[in-house]
Amino acid sequence: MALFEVAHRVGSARTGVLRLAHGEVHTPAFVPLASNASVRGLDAPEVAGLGYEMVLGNTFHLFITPGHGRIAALGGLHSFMGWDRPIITDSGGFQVFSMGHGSVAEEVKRRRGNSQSRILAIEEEGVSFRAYTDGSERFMGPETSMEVQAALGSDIALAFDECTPFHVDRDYTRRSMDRTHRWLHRCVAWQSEHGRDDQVLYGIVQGGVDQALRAESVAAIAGSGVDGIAIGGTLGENKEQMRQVLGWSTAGLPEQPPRHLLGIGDVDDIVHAVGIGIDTFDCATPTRLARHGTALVPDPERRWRMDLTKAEWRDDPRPLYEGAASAHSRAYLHYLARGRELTGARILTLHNLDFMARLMAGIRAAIRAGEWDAYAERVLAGQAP
RNA sequence: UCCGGGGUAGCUCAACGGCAGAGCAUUCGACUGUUAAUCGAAGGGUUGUGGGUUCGAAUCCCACCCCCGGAG
Repeated sequence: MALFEVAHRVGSARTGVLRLAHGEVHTPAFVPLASNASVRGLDAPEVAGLGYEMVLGNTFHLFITPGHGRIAALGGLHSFMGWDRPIITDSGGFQVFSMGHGSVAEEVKRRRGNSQSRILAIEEEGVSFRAYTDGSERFMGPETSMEVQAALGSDIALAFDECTPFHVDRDYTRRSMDRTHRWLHRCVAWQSEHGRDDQVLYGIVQGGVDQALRAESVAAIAGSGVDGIAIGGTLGENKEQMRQVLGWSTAGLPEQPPRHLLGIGDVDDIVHAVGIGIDTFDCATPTRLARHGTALVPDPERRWRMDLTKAEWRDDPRPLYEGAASAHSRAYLHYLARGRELTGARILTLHNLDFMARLMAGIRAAIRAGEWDAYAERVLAGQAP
């Protein structure tokens, strides 16, 4: 049976199903982050209860602690975290980037120098770095990443890549991309020699913000024999550039391999990306913003965000918005957020993930019904989900 | 009433003769393949009151007012 089946399409937007070892994932889908084998604040049954069919674990974090050997001995990542649905594991490539540059926003805005970099060396063989837990020197290369992901037993493994920074020249971007492609071939080779039958492999498109390099990377990934295609790298310094880069990164892609967009999660960005044929997304913001006191709301004027720590909500008895799953008042959520109550973080995490789940369900239904364009318009106008 | 300790930012406290600070709180900003229940910035002061010594006082001296503890 095919890994991915497109059921309906409207223009480039498509809805379908991914068939993985631990079950189906209906697309387009949002994939909550469970980097450290937990969706922060929730347990697996709660995440499943929100309707999610897949979560994203992180090779790098689980390699550092508690160690893939321990997880394997305990029956694998699914068993370890009590999640019996599909899991995609990120390869650790992005952590190399963030250890050197901080977050994507910090690097693009040059907010943080890399003077505190924990990267020791990025070489052909792989990356040497210091573990954040104990400062010990560690190494990860394509084979290490694949070994760890095989031990974890995720349904989808991602090839080890370098997330090319924004502030580098074209020459570095090319060398970085070429190295990522060589690493991909090593991942594919490892997979065919040692890989498990119940795990598929996605390659990651790089190429920075350069049209020719992106096109070259797309061709290299698509021609490598991987099961799916992920789009990575920093995508530019604003949404306009991100859309341009995304266009270059999807142009000429064959329909069949499923496409994952790494790290993108703003509502308008997801709507745009679905429109050009992306199938799955992962992003830290729904859960992170929740822990920082921000709720996702259908309000384009506020970038779909309501920062409940703001004084303006202190005495507001209204719910987050008409039709929100949670009936708690803004005043209560403000109070919880200001007090940094665990309860507040949990309520908002549940809310934000519910919001994203509804958005994706709405998107799937709209494409199925042939009403994608109208639905996209309604979402962008703040009338849905 | 006496003895001792103390009154400095909204709160808890530093500074003990030389530019009055911190933490928390407050307000604002940030967060897009999570080292993040995080990070950043700003506002906020007649140092209890009055006098004195000194080039210079939150700091030393005197008086008074409040608070805490002990004794009676």
